[in-house]
Amino acid sequence: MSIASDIIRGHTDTIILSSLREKDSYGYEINKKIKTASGGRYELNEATLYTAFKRLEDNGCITSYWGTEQANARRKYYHITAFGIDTCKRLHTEWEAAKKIIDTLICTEGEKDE
Amino acid sequence: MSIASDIIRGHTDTIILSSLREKDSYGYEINKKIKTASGGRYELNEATLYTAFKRLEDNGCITSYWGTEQANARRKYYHITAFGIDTCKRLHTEWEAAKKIIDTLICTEGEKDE
DNA sequence: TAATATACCTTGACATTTAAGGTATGTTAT
DNA sequence: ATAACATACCTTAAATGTCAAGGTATATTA
Repeated sequence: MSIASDIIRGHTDTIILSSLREKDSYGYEINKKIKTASGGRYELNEATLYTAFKRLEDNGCITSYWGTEQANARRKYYHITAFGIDTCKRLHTEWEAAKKIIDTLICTEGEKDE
Repeated sequence: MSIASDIIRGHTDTIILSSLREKDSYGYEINKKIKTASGGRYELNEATLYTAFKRLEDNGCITSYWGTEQANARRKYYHITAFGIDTCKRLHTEWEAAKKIIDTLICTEGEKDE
């Protein structure tokens, strides 16, 4: 993984919720999607992924149900709740604000002598 | 603090190093600067700040020396090393990359029904 | 002399991530 | 047949970083 995970840390929930806003999905698929969307530069550690699902289900952001496909192993699907959508919107707003602050704090004049 | 600290988490070192690229400084001053630069929306917890100084000194990014001022309490100044500057540049590059990835992953079409 | 600002530091609890391991099914190549 | 691989889920112990809460000390101001 080429991106420092500490930078992505704190966005795990937002990334998962954003993905689920498009459609119901399951862990393996979401992680593949993240890998593809990031051009192969990032994917969630499985333990991180399943920990996040548990956290999000516990706090009411998502619900889950078992898929009925015959293909491959069984899939556990996740569905975003109304509360989850609100949470996702809030996290997105916070991200936009944080982005500005971080840019202000780390884009210094010192960067010029590069 | 109005910004979720989990979002800023992972940028503590970059923020401190960026500040030190401008000039040698000390904990209290750096934190005030962060607060001002962020429009009062963010400041580091003191424990986080001093933990970061220790971490950065341990891994060779900064060095420290005691100030000789008479005013107020004694100050411990930090100076960024050549390795620290390289690290800062690398972290900055990683931030730019991570920003794009996160924007890709959380700016979905689902956002439109807001 | 009390309050406030400056300035440093430590400790224990907490949340999240991770490496490493496990289970099971279906497909493909040998 | 069977080995290898992709799909798909899950758990545990350890590591890391942050935070609330506590502490010490100096200089200024009310």
